[in-house]
Amino acid sequence: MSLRFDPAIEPRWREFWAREGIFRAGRRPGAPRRYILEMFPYPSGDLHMGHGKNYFIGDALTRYWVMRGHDVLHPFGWDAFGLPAENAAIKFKTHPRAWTLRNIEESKSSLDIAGIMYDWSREVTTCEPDYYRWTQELFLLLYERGLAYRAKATVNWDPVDQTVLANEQVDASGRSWRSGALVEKRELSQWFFKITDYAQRLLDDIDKLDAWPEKVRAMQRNWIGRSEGAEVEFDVAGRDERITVFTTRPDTLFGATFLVLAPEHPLVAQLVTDANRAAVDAYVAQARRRSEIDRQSTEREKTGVALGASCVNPVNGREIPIWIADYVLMGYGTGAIMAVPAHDERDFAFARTFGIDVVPVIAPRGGSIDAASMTEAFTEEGVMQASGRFDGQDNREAGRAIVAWLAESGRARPKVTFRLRDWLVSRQRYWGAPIPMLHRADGTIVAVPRDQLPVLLPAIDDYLPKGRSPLASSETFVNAQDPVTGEPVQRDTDTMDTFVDSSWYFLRYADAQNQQALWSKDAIARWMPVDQYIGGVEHAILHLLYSRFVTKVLFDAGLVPEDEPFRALFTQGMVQRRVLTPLEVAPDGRLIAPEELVKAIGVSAEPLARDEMARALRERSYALVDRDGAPAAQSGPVTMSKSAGNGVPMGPFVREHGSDVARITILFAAPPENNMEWSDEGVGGAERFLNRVVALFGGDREAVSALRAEVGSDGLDAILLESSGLDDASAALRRRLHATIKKVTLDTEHFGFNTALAALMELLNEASRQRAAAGSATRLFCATAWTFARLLAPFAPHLAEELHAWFGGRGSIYDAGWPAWDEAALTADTIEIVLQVNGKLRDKLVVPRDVAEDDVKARALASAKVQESMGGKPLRKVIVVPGKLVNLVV
RNA sequence: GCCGGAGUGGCGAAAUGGCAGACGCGCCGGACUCAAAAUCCGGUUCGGGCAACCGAGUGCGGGUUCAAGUCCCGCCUCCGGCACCA
Repeated sequence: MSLRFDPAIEPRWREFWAREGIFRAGRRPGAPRRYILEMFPYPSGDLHMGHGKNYFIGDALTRYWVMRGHDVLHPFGWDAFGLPAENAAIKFKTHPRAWTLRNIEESKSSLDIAGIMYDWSREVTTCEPDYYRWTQELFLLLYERGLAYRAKATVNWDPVDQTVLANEQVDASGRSWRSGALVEKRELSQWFFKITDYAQRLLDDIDKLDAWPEKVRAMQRNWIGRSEGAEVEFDVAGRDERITVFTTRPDTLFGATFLVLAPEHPLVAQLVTDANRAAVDAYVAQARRRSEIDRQSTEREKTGVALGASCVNPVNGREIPIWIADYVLMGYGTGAIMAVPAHDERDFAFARTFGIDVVPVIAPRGGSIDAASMTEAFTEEGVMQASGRFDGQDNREAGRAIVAWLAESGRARPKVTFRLRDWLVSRQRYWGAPIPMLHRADGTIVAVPRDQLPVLLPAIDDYLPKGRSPLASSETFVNAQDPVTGEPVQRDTDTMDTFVDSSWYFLRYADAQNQQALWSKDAIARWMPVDQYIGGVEHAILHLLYSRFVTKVLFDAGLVPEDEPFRALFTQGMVQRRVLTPLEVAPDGRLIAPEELVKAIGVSAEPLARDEMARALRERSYALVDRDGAPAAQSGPVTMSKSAGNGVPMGPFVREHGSDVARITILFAAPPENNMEWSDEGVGGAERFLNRVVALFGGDREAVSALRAEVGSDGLDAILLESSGLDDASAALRRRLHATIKKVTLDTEHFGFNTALAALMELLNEASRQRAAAGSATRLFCATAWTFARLLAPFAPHLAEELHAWFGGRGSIYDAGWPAWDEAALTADTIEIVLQVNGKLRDKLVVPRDVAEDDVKARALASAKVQESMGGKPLRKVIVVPGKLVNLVV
C-alpha cells in the first residue's frame, strides 16, 4: 500500500507553530507590515465548517504573506456581548459571563484543532472590563465632540412581559416572540450617535474603497441615501404658523394642490379643526399602531384624513388643503410634503382617492398634457407650463430658478437630505457595556470621569428587562456621586448596542494590552489600516458603516492615522450542505415522512408508495435517495447552521480527516466569494489529492533529503534554472513548474484559491509523468518536490510542514521563503501555432519558438487541411499573432 | 420601481479579444484482485460516424472585429440590497 496523508501528523505542527511563535506579529520588525483580519465572531461554541471557511481563507493569506517575508498581524477576538448570553442565562440559570466564556473556550479550541494561527497575545473579548473600559472611553469621546446625544425615540414594548424588545424579537405581524402579545410603541429617552454629521463623508469616501466589492459599495450608498432638493415654507392660512416641506422637485411647485403631514407631525394637534378632530385623532391612533407593522406594503391603498386647515402655496398664492397620511414618514425630511399629484405617483393615487385637483405643470417635450385624461402621474422631464413666468423653460432649470426666487424672501433654500438616521446606541439590556453617564436630580447629565472607568456591570439576579434596563434593579449600581458637586446622582442604566463594541475592535488589536490608552501612537501607525478584511456580506451595511464612522471620528480626534479602516474587503460565500431526513418504511413497503418533514415542507403524513413519495418530494425540491440502504429525503443545499442541523463539526472532522483536507475541500470547490456545497465527494477529492502528494513526493523523501544535504536549499532552487540536457518530460515539468509558481502566486493574492489548487494538481500530474518516464527521482524532480511543498503551504499547512521536515528542512517552512519563477522558463523551445481559416480552427502547426513570421505564414499556407478549407478561394488577408495563431481570411 | 451582481457540460467551475470547457466531482471502459474496496490507466459538451473527421455550441436578438464567453446596443431569467424616502 502506498503512502497516504495521515491526519495524525497535524497536532505536532500546531504545537510547533505556537511554540515557535511563527505567526506572532512583530516577529520581523524591519519587514513590510501586513494586517489581515477576519470579522470576529459572536462566540457560539463549537465551530463547524460553515464558520471554518472564513478562517481558512484568512489563514491561507496569512501563511502566504508570512512566507513572502512580511510582518503579518493576524489577530482574533470575540464579539462577546449580546442577547443570546442573556437568553441562555435565563434558560440555563447561569451567569451570562460564565456562559460566554465557556463558549469562547469551545470556539477557541475548534480554531486550535483546525490549526488556524492567530497572534493570541492580542486577543480581545468585548465583554471583559479591560475591553469595555475603552468602549466607554469611545462613548465619552463622542460625547465630548458633540456626537453623542440623548433624545426621545420609539421602542417596541411588550405589554405582557413588561419589557422592551429588540426589533428582531418582533415578528412580521407585530407580535412578541416570547409572549405573543401585540407590541406597542413607547417613547423613551435614548442615546444616539450623530452619524448623520458624517453622512456626506461616508458617502464620498466610498469612492476611495476601490478594493471593496462593488455590491457592498452600492449597498452603502443606498443606505446613506443622499437626495438633493429644497426646503420650501408654506404659510398656514389664517394663522401665524409655517410648515416646512422637503422636495426634490421644486420645479413642480405650481402644481402642488395639497400638503400632507405625517400623522406624528407636531403641528397636527394645533392645526386640526374641531369638526375634523375626531377623525384625525382616530387616524393618528391607528397609524401609531400600524407603523412598522405593514408599512412595507407599497401596494396598500392610500389612506388619510383632512385637517380642515389649509395653507398658501408661496409661488401662486393658491390656498390648498392640509391632510395627514401615513405614507408620509416623520423620520424623513421634515415629516411634511407638498403633494403634486400630476407629477408624483403616490400623490396621484392619493388625489384620485380623495378627489383632489390634479394640475399638470410639466408637459412632455413636443407634446401636451391634460389633467382630465391622465391615468398616471407624469414623472419624466419636460417643459414648464401653468407656472407663470417659468412657462416654456426646461423643468430642471426652472426648478433651480424657482428655489432661487423663493430664497430671496427666505421661503426656500437648497437642501440635501439623507435617508441615513442617527445611530440609536442605548439598549435596555443587561449584557452590554454600561453607558458611562450620570443623571442629576435636575435632569442634567454629567459624564463619568475617565479615571473612574470602567463602569463595571454589576452582578444581578434577574436579567429580564422590566420596562427599564435590568441594571436599574441594582441600587448599588444606580446610586453614585456627582463628580463635580458630590451630590447623589443616578447612573444611566442602559447598555450600548453591541455594534459599538465591534465598531473599533480592529483598532485595539494594534495594541491590545495597553492599560493606559486605547493604543500607542506608534502601534496604531504601524498597523493601520487593515490591509485585508474578510467576512460575510451580512455585515455589508451596519458593522462596516459604523466602523467607518468611528474611524473617521477617531481620525478627526487625531487618534488614528487614516480615516478609512479597511483598505480591502472580501466577502466570502456560505458553506452549504444537503440535509438528509430518514424516511420510515411501513410493513407494506410504503414510505412514511417523519413529523419534522411534514411540518417543514408540507409533504403528506400518510404512507406513500415509493414513486409517489419520490414525486411528492421532487415537487418540493427534495430528492428521494438511499442512504446506507435506507430511504431518505434529501434537500437541496442549505447554509450550514446549528438550526438546520447540517453543520459538519470542526473537531470530529479534523480528527478523522485532517484540517488540511477540510481546507482543500473548501478552497478548491468554488471561488471563495461563491457559496460552496460541502459534500462527501468533495472531501474524497481533497483526500485523494493529498494522498497523491504524499505518495509521489513522500515516496522519494530520502532522495530529496540527500540532494538537499548535498547542494543546500539554495542549490535546489538553482536546479530550477538549469535548462540544458533535459528530456521532453523533464522540459515539460520544468516549464510547468515555473508556470505554476507564477499562477499560484498571482492567484493567491487575488483570492483565486480554487485555480491555484487546480494549478498545483496539474503540476502534480506533470511531476508524476516525469517521475514515471525517468524511472527515478531526478535532480529536477527533487527540486520540484521542494518547491511544491512551499506552494502548498498556504492551503495544506500541516502537510507542507511535514514535507519540509521529510526533505531535511530545518525550522519552519514559513521561514523558507516563497519560490520565484523565471519568466524565460515559461515558453517551450517549440510552440504550437493554431491555424484558422476565416476564424475557424483548421489545423495546428508545431514550430520552433523563434521562427520568423513569414516562415509561419508559408507553413500555414502549405498545410493540406488549410488548403482544403480555403477551397481555392483567393487569400484576402493574413493575421499573424506571434507565438499563437495564424488566421487566413479568404 | 431604483441600484448592484450573475447566466458556460450531468455537477462545482476554467478561459490578458486569439484552440471554449483547464482542474475536480460524477459516470463509462480497462488494469490489479478469487472477489470487492482502495489505487492506477484511458474516455467523457451535444448531434452524426467504427474511425479519421464533420456540424452545432457559452440565456435570447442584433452589432463591432480577421477573430467575441470576453467589447457595444436591445431584451429575458435568476440572486442580493433599497423601497410610500417626497
